[in-house]
Amino acid sequence: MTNLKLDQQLCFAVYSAAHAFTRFYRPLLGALGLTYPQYLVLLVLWERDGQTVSAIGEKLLLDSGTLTPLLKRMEAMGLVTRKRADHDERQVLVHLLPPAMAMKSVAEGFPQQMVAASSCSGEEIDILRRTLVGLREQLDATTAAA
Amino acid sequence: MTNLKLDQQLCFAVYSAAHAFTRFYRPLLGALGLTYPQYLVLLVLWERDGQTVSAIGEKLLLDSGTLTPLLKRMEAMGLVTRKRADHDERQVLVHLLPPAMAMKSVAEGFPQQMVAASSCSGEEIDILRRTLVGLREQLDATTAAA
DNA sequence: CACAATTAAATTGCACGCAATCTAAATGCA
DNA sequence: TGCATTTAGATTGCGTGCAATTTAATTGTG
Repeated sequence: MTNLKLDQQLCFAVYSAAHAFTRFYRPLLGALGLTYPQYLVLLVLWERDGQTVSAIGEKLLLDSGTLTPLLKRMEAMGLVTRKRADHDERQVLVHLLPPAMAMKSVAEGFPQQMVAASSCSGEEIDILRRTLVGLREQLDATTAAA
Repeated sequence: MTNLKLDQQLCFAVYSAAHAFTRFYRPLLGALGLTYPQYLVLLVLWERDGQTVSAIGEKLLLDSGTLTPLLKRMEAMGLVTRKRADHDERQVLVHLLPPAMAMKSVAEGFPQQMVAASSCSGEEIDILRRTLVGLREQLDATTAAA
């Protein structure tokens, strides 16, 4: 007797759903030359331009080991600038460049396309989203306590 | 007006929950010397030993580009064997070795620990799991159709 | 039977994630 | 002020994921 069947694992359901999202977004983002994590960075900067690497990392739950090379690639693509803050040279401020700002209007259509593909109502999606955020917080609280 | 706020994105809720799971499992699996994807391979093989690379890949939604090096690492660790099938030399059969079999009894405790950490009832978790599987199937159906 | 088409893995190349470590700047406290 | 501590990013190393290509074995068809 075991409770280890793959199909019964919530962790695998989340893991595979996350990959399904990146598969779904790949053609949409590929048209903009973006990867999914790069898109997440733009979501953060579209809300407020000119944030530090660590501020971006707190929102996305990513560290500098992931963000530094990712932001350098976005800089090389002409999407953002990276410059040291005047008042604190340890910090690096990330600002959007016009091409990245222009992408926002294209991205406006993505959520609606996701809803259509999901065959879920907006309410169902909202409940699911809240449930997942709560689960993540619970798991991280336990992980941090260990 | 925009619907692009990070906190409103279902995709990010799923993405970050998936990372929270790997963070949660890391100390548990680390004691066994396993990564999370390697653990998934064991879940598949514990259900049925001696599967091909593509059979494993179908269940986990991973391709040979991911699985071949992963399985080679597991082979190097003495967890599995990889040998060409007699009846079809294109296929590679993966079999568990005793150390990997012994890990199953340790892993039996993981789901319960996850439930405890999640602060969710078994029923809530089951509903969430089913919802995510359905979402994944809908997304993949749309992605494949494009 | 010959040979094109298909199939299963493996390989290559690139972009994450993240632990561990390093560097440089800012802070705090004697 | 002097110097240890802390903090922000960068770097290194390793293990995924996945697209694209390659290799080798099998299948299908004339």
